[in-house]
Amino acid sequence: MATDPKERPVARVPLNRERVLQAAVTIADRDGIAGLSMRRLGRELGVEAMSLYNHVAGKEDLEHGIVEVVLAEIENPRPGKAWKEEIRRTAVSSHDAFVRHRWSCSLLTHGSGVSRIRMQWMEAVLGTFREAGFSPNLTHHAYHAIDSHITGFTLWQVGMPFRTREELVDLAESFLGRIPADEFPYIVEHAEQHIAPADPAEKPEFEFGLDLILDGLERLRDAE
Amino acid sequence: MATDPKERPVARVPLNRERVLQAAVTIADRDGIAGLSMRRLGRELGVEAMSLYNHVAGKEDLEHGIVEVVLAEIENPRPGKAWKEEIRRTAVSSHDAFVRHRWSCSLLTHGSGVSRIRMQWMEAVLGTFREAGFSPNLTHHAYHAIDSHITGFTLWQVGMPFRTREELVDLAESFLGRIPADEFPYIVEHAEQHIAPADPAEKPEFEFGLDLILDGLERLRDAE
DNA sequence: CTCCTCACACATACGCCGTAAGCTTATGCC
DNA sequence: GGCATAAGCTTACGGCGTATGTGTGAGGAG
Repeated sequence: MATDPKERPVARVPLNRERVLQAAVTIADRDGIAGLSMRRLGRELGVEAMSLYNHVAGKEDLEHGIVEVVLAEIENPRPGKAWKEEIRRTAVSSHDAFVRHRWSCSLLTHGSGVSRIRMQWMEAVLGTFREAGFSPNLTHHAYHAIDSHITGFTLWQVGMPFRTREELVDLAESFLGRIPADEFPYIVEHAEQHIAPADPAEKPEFEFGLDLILDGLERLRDAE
Repeated sequence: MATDPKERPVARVPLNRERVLQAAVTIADRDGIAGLSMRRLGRELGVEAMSLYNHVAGKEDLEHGIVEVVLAEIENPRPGKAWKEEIRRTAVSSHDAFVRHRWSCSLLTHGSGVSRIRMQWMEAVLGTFREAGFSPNLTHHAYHAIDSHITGFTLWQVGMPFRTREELVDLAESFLGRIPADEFPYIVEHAEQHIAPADPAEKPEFEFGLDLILDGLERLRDAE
C-alpha cells in the first residue's frame, strides 16, 4: 500500500503562477474564453481545481493575469523616434496581439483596474504625443481616439465567425445568397467589398482607419 | 383544498416575449449583465425559470433579444439630408443608447449573427455615404471607421467604474494620490485632463474622435 | 539520521447556473 | 360539457466558482 515508485513517474514539477497563466492562455486560445474554467485548467495541469488557488487569487485574478500575458507581447512606442510611425507601430502590434489571442481584447475592456504593464503602455503612448509637440489637451483626445480604434476594430474583427480569408469568402457568399438584395443593396455591396480579392497595394482594413486618425491628429497639431 | 379565489388575486396576465425582454433589460440595467440569469428573470416575473422557455429559445436568444431592444432606441440617419450631420447624429445616438444600457455594447460585439434591425442600421449608414458621393471602397472603410469608434469609445467609457462626473473626480484624485508621479508623469497629466472642469465650449470626448474621423472622410471623398 | 514545520495538493460540499424531460392546469373552441 | 392545446410547474443533471478542512512530502534544525 506504500506508494509504488511507478505512481510517481518523475519528481513532481511544482506549479507556479507562470505555468498556471500559460496553461490558461493555451486553453483560451484553443477553446475560447468560455472554455476556460478552474476545473478544466486544473485538469490540463494534472491537478485539482482548488490547487490553483495557491497561485492565483481566483478566477478574476486569473483573467487579469492572462490579459497581462498578452499585453506583454505588445511593442511600445520608442522614445525619440518619429511619432506617427511609433504610434502606428504600437497600434498595429496591439491589434496583432489581440487577434492572436481573440479573447483578450474583450477581457481587457471588461476587467476593472489598470495593470502596471498597461500603464507603461499608456505612459509611452502619451509621452510620444507630448514629445512630438501635442498639447496636453490634444494628447488626451489623441490617446482616446487611437485606443478606441484599436479596441473597436479588433473587437469587430474577432467577433466575426471566420479566421482565414477562405472562410470569410465562403461565409460572405452564403450570406449574399440569403439576404434580400432589393431591400439591402448597400449591404450587398459592402459584403462584395469584403469578398473582393485584396489588392496587395492596399493596406489592411485596420490600418485604413488608423491612418485616417493619425493624419487628422497631425493636422490638428499643426493647427495648434 | 379547491383553489381559493384569493390565491388567484386577478386574472393571470400571460407572459409574452416582449414582457420577458423588458424585464431582462430592467434587471441588466439595474444589476449588470452578470446579474441576469434565467432564474432571477423568472423570479422578477413571478414565474419559474423554465416557463421562460415558452417565450425565448434560451439564454442566447434572450441576449439577442435585449440587444435588439437597445438597437431599437437608436436613431438611423435619414436619407436626403447632409451626410455628415446624419452620420454624426446616428453615432451620438448609438453611443447614448449603449451608455444608457451599459451591458449592451459588449453583448453586441460578442453575439454572433446580425439581426434584422442591425442590418437596417447598416444599410442606412452605408446608403448615407454612397449617396453623398463616396465610392464603394471608401464607403466600406468609412463604415468600419465609424463603427469602430462607436464601439471602442463606448466600451472604454462603460468599463470605467464611475457614472457621474463627481465619481470620476473622486476616483481620479484617489488614483493620482496612489501612482508614482515620477514614473508616470504623462498619465498624471492625462488624469488631470479628465478632472479638469469641462469647458462648456468643448464638445464631449466621444465627439472629438468622431469629428476627427468625419473630417478625414470628407477630405478623402473630396480627393477621390 | 530523526523530527518538525509548513507550503501546497487533495477531497468534500454549497449554492449558483442553463436547460432537458415530463407533468399539470387553465383557456378557448366545438 | 368535453377536449385540445398553450403555457405554466417540478424534478433532475452536469458544470461552475470557491469556502473549508485534511493529508503529505520536502527541507531545515537538532
